[in-house]
Amino acid sequence: MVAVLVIEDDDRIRLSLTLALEDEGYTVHAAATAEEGLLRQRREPADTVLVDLMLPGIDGFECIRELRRHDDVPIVVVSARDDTHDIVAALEAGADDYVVKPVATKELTARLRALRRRARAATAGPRATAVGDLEVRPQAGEVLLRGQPLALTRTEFRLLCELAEHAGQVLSRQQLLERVWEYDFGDERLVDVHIGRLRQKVEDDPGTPARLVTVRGLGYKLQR
Amino acid sequence: MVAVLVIEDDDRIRLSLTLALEDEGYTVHAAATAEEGLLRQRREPADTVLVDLMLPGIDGFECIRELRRHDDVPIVVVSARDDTHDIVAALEAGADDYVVKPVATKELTARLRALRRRARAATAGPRATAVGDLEVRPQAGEVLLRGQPLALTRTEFRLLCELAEHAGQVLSRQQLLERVWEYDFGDERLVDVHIGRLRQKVEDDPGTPARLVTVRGLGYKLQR
DNA sequence: GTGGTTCTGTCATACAACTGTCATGAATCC
DNA sequence: GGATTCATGACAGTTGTATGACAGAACCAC
Repeated sequence: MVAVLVIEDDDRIRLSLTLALEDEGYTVHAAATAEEGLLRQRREPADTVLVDLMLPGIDGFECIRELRRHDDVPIVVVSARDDTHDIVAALEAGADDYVVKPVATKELTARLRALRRRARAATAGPRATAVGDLEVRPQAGEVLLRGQPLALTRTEFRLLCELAEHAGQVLSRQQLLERVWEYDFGDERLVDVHIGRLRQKVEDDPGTPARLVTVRGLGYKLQR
Repeated sequence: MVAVLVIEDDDRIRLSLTLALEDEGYTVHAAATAEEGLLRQRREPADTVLVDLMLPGIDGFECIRELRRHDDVPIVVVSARDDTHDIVAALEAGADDYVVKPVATKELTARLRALRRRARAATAGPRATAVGDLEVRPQAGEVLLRGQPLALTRTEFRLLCELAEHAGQVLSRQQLLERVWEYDFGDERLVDVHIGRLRQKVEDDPGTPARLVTVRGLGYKLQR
């Protein structure tokens, strides 16, 4: 089920967009203001956002920037203004597409599909990942090994989440430093140490790692 | 350096697009027909493709489908026709965006940037290549031979990735030195040595190489 | 606050693996 | 047959990784 958040202050347009999208099989979250939309998106994230530019209070541009601070969700601007300046500004703010009202429902949904097709590979959100008998649940803040919860420290947990999110892919020490520690620089040995500690808890035989494997010269990966 | 392939049969429009994009710092590959564009893209892939719909011979829709058979490159349709039916058909065929001529250069480049921003997150690096029963997975940092992982050193791995990325093409020792070692000069024999080591691991009979073949006087290639 | 506990980052060390150079011999070309 | 071009084994220096110890920081309960 695909959910779309529609942020549009004009009641009639919001309703007609909602009906049209529901007709096409989408679940629609509707919001009349940016504030409402942002709140809604935080509580119950939709897969795509449609946003008008002229909104009371926080305007569309600001709304897009605010969404983009934490969210990589596809954003389509639906605006009455057909002006290069607005289009460029909206795209620069972080929108993915810009269509001019009135827009044919068929075109809109085709654009949504194209965008989702492109975005899908990237939407590696913090979902639960299971790798063998190791289960990582980022939202729950817990890791289960053969169903038993593991006592991990915060750093170990974040490190494991990062590796789990990209299970099967090598992550360099540099990438891990940036994503887990938010260091732009720093001693890469630090990563080794924490991997070592993680192995003590995660591996059956920490001496010969089977899950948290080293790829010499490249980094570490969580074996699928 | 970002390269854009422009496929457009109208000389004037093609020229003006080319100039406008070059002004913005893009490298432009221009083609007047779909056939020419497809060939060009296969030989020298651009990062984004702009394509017209009405082309002599293979039309734009078919061109998009053909591109999509092997390539995940972002595609933007630039067409004179502002018709829902065409827009939907082009997006369904695999295009990522559709703009109507005449389009402001600023808008076009803003759309290109937005699309590349989105596409980059997804591709995040080179894709896996399979050549016969040898599978090279750059992101996983691993190489499988008949499904079994091979223990390669970093240099061997990078060398094989480079050869796999251009499977079937001869790469000179000089090219390999530049791309794998990032040397501008250096002893070309070094490449020989590492090819030799790689053969020990990759070839069934290292004495008579079947995959990593020498092209005397030119270099090496990975046999398709 | 205080005292105890846990966590974090730095360092030193030991070990294993990799790299580049060279010398030698084989294959190929003309 | 002589000259290139390539293959391969050995070797020493370099680099990459694992790990234990330790001191300061953060956290907790009281």
